[in-house]
Amino acid sequence: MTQTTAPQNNCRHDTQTSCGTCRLNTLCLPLSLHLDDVEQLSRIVQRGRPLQKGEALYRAEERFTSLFAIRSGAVKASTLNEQGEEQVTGFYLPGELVGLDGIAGNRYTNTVLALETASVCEIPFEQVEELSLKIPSLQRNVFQLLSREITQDQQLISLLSKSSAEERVATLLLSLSNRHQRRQLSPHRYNLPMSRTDIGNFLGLTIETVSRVFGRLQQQGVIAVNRKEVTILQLERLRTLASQR
Amino acid sequence: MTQTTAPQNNCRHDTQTSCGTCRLNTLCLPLSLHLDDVEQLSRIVQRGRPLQKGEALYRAEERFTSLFAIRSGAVKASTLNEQGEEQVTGFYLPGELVGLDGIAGNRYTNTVLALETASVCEIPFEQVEELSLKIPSLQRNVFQLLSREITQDQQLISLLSKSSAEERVATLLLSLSNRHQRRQLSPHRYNLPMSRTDIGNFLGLTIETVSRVFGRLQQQGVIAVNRKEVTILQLERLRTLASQR
DNA sequence: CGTGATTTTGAGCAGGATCAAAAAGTGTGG
DNA sequence: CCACACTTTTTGATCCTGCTCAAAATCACG
Repeated sequence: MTQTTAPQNNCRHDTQTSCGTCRLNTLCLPLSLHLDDVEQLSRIVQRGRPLQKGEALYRAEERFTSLFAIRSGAVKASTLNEQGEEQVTGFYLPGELVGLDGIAGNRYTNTVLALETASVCEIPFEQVEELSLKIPSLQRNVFQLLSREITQDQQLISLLSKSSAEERVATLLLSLSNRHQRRQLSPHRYNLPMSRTDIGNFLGLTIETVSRVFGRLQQQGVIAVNRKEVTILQLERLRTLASQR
Repeated sequence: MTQTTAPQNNCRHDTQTSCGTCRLNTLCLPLSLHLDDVEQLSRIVQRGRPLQKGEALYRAEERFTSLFAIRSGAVKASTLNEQGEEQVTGFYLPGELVGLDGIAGNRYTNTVLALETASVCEIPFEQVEELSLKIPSLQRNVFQLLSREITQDQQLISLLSKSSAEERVATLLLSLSNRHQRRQLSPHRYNLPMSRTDIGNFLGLTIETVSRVFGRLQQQGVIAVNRKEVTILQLERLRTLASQR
């Protein structure tokens, strides 16, 4: 892993030296770019030292400079509302991008914290803009990435607006499962990188309710939760629970 | 108004003939472009016949082709969740853009319906992309527009996740007030273009609750509601209610 | 007017919040 | 390695906001 080797360029895994050889490149910003375009993109991507658990990648109100691609580990993004309460707006796993919220006002509106040791690729946005003028498919990628964030946020809006505690938890568990599968990992068994508090905050529930729902799902044999480790025993059943009044 | 005159080019008001002279151009896509760039943008913008109340601008699943700027009237955007329930994701007023959700998957995810007679400017996205390659500040505008939609959705997420019925309603009333003010209209008195059902759906409340909150706010002398007409009597008080646990 | 849609009002209920405390896990220093 | 302090999670009891169901009132419009 680059994070364990010397300070080097980013978007690398093990002996990989560029986005071109990063095994996340089919999920990440380079998605569907031509080889030589990936090469150009790769040149502007910067390495960052790995973040320790609890460390901030950036904080709300800081000047916006870069997008960040998660390469390993996991982070959470959250905003502060007027009353100073935290609202978790998302969890981000390897291959996913954070920082898009900063483009609008040239300042980040979210704070992004590492939920566990995490390594990221920093992508200075000014250079993305410049490069996007020259590489139409990169411009399109950025447009699409932004748009996808919008549709995802709108799905969350619907979840918060319409669903019961059970549906919310089931939906989150499924989302994590799907995102693991995309990375060729088991969709049946994974670790929750976030605390119950974070889950509750994200889903608009108290931690007590989250805990009780986990208990109920376990009792019904749908999942097995042991501390942070989740095993999905009845995936189909969970799907039903997730999309059900 | 153009909508009452003959079929003509769009982004016009009365005798105006282009984005360059549209009085919404400081709110809309042309925002902060140079004059000649606005001229170029103006050339790709298309007129559409006005929509009648209830008519669709586009529907979910349709192929994505264009963004639309609201020029007059009001529209609502909504998605359908797995259970086929509607989730209103936003209300859009003159100077605001819809269609951004379609970029990600080349299909719209929302359906946009006119809440009252509305005229819109159609902006074919492929041409926006082409033009954005030539006009860096246009590219930036589009990036920022998309990002702003993200931060707005995230504010709604926080509202739905943390706030009481009263705060939600107060926040919506304030948001509408602010958006009227941006257009040099009175922030103290305006018409609600949407039904109580739409408000409830948007805010994650039942119509009964919306009605009761309106009643309470009126009783407290904060607002006066008469049918669709809202008068804000104590703006400061409403602000307090909106950002309060 | 009269019919159907929308909004308001009322009564009762319930899902999830709150408050409180126990249990389990985590980390630190001796 | 264990004792102790602290944090996180679980469990229990009670409460309350907003939902549900039902009906009345008001509005829109032919």
